[in-house]
Amino acid sequence: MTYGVAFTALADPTRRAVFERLGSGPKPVAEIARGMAVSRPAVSQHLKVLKAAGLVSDHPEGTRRIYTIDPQGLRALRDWLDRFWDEALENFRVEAEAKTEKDRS
Amino acid sequence: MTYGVAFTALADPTRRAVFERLGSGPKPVAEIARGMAVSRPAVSQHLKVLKAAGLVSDHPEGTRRIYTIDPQGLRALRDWLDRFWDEALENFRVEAEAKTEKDRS
DNA sequence: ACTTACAGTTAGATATGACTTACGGAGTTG
DNA sequence: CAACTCCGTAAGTCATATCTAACTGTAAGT
Repeated sequence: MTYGVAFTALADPTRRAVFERLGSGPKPVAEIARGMAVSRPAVSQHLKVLKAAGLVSDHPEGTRRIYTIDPQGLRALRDWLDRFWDEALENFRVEAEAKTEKDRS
Repeated sequence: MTYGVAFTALADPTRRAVFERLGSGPKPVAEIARGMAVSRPAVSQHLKVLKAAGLVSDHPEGTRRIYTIDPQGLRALRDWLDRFWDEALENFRVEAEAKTEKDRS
């Protein structure tokens, strides 16, 4: 059930952009917001959502807060995904077979 | 970039419920909507979004349309996820190391 | 042909969510 | 302690998405 917040969090393009910026390593808020289309407070709000989803974690460092990608949220997504992956392939295979069978008749 | 629509599609709880109902195999719309909190037209709208995201595919069967999970959309999500997975673990490891290092001092 | 079953579409109301501006708090430096 | 930096929060506005209700279209049965 916890994968729900993760999907919701990563649905917004701006929020995905925030998350993806952490792909190159931990960063303070100001550096994340640098050059983005939205204001810094907006980035803070997005980080709050990402944190609630377990996608990022933070720790203070002087007057700044350093944000890092958290495996926890990604793990939830990955587990959910795996539940459907094999099944999706199986469905696809059966579908394709039924189609070629039909073409033959 | 195509993983964006997939995330957006799976963000809505109702839409995820629709998608997950296809986990037990292909189904017509009426059967998907059976016992759900929303109306059948709502389910149709959700299926439309899921189809646009490449998460489901459909084919007519008499007066009914059978929907099936499509691996395509899941593939996009999986690829995106893998780009961050290893990195997240590495960041987490470094973070944990820095923490224990700090505790020792 | 008429009726019934099943599903997609449209229009409109409502709700949810993202953004900016302004402010407050916590830490650091002089 | 005063000024400065960095960041989170609150209030308010605006846009977008979801829902229901009514309608249309299509296929099958009588």
